[in-house]
Amino acid sequence: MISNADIELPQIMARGLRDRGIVDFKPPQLEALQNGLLNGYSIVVSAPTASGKTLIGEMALVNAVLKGFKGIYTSPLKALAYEKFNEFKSWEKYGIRITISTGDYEVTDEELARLENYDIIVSTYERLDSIMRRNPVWLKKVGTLVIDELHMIGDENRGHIVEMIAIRAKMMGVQIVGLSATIGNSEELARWLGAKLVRSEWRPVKLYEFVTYYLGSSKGWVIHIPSDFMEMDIPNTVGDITEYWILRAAKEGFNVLEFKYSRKAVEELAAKYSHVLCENLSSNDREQLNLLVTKLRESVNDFEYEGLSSLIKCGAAYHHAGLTPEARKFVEEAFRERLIKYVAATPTLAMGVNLPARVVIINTKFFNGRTVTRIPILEYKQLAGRAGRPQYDPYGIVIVAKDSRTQNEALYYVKGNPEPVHSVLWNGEALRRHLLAVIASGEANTLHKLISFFSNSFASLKIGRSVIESKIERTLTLLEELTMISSEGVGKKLTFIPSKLGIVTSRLYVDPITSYIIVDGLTHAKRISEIYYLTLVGMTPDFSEVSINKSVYEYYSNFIDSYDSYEEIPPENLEFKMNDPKVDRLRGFIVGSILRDWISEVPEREILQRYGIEAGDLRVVKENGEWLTYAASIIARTVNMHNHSEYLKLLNERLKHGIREDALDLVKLRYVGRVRARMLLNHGIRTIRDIVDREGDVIKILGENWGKKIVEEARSLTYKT
DNA sequence: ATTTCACCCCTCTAGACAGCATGTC
DNA sequence: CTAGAGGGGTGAAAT
Repeated sequence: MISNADIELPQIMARGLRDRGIVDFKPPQLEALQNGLLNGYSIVVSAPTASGKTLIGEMALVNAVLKGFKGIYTSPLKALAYEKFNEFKSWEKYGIRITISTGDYEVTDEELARLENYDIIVSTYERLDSIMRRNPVWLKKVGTLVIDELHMIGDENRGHIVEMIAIRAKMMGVQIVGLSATIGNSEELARWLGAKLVRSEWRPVKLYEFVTYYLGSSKGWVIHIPSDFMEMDIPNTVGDITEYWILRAAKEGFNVLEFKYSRKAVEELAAKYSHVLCENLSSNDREQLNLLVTKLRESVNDFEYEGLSSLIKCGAAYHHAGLTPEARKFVEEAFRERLIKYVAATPTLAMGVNLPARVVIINTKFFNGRTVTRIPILEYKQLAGRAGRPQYDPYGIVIVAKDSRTQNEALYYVKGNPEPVHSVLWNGEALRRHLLAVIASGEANTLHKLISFFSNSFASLKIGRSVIESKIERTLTLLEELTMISSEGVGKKLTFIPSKLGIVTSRLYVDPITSYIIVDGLTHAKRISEIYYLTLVGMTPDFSEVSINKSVYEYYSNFIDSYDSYEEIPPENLEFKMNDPKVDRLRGFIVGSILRDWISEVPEREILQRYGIEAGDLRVVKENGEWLTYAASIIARTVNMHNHSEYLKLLNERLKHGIREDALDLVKLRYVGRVRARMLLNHGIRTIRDIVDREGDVIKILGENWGKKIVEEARSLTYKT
């Protein structure tokens, strides 16, 4: 039995918790239970990182299952979803069936049917939104929805997805368990959801916030040591605050995490302090790190190895989204094992997996496109929450605002309250996507019903009804112009009917304007080519921004005007402009060029150099290209442009592997990607059949090791067919 | 004659989710 | 209002 629980737990749950070694509940967990978590009451928990929020959600889910319902857990990141999925698996031995659904798996009818067989479904926000739009029958069986990182509802880019999920859950009348960071208006959020609020400041490890500020290169940093901090040997001023903690970390065997909002800066920090570390490593550390570097060689590509190996050899590393997921994982893993003592990171690290360190140093200033701003308190708290590893560290230390110049600048984060979060459903582009989704799914089809649907939104607590009505009406007009919907009847009987294109658009999960741009671009094309298609998908609002440095940008901006004379590219979209139509087109042309290089088998290193991007960025461009060429192919088919559709499908296949058309057959084999496929093709081996027939040649070309493996693969594949 | 150095000006700046089937009278 | 580091160029001083 859980020692401090004054609430009776279902037997299976009690057993499961005990098996996991949970002997007592943490304060927020207890409070959630006391507020009726197991009686189906909706609850919003507002508490710091690592205060045991996940378990609250987990108990609610298991409880729902034990009562015969389904439970859904949803999170902002795939990585987080996988992490929770693996954690929740411990309930499988009690007969609870757990599964995961993210963009890595299809939302086919079969997938939807498959999900029916599970009790707990783990998903990302977008995937859950996508599923809810399809309204599978089993949705009625859902009793509990856990929304992790509920404060994301205020996120400019993705908050509207969270809001839509919550609106639907509210309308379904299910128990909602919202797990949120500490925010300024948690009462408001809870009230909106009809939930009880559990607010807690409790942390598993004591946190000491060191107010620190910089007085310039000659005077260094001033440190205000919290009065209740027990160690007396910390100086009041220090020449380099990061260096100070790194030296202690190397000696005492803990680790240090520094956050800064710039990739370049983060790389520079890692380089700078790797030298400091290198001179202070124990021989044991040195040995282990050398071993680690040989492992690095096998885990990441050449250019990332070049960037990281000299740092890791000294026990330092950087971490940002320019790294491939493999490299990021490697750094995280080594840091967790405390082989790497110091990591300088952009906020990726704080958003994603749980990776605490005893000392967290926070830089708070960043450039927002116009001026220098400071991160919100909410974000500071998220970063600070990473200080202190439960079990390993006696306490956590946060160096508050290393880059502040005065005490007050730093104090702002210690004394201030986290900002409130606001709905983003009504600003900008979100509404048109969701309005279409609601109409396409049949959730509502008259003006009256639509207004009543969206009056459940978080925003409607603040926005007047007339504003909502007029926004909805304006957006409906836009959707009609985009031919996503049509209307019938007048006045009260005015009904909206989704077009075929509208239904497909909603299901593909793209912006209606993306869909429109694709149809428009394909309709008006004269001489169509690879670059035309790729630029077209690159121009759509769904293709995420890529940061391109100025010189590359200028080069292409000069190039684009002369380009049309030998290969046509899509014109600027003037009707439904997103930002600046010229800029959209140029951006499309640049990502289109990147994608074309990729499927022309230009070596990866050369692509990165040519466009001044990093391996992780190329990955993102590639993924966007894959998703949107697929979407475009389906869109083309629904408007009966079958030739375009076929060609886009082909491009989609080529993008997956980064190959020319002639390699499509070969890359079906495991262990064969763009490079080996080309090596084989250069020797006239064109098909899987050829590989089987010319085993000797294959081994000569690829070497004994890989050659044999690949011939084996080819054999097993030809036998099957 | 060559190297060094102080100084100015310019440039640059976080992240990551989504699809996957099929057209008939 | 609110940054800070690095790179490159320039011109003058130092060697």
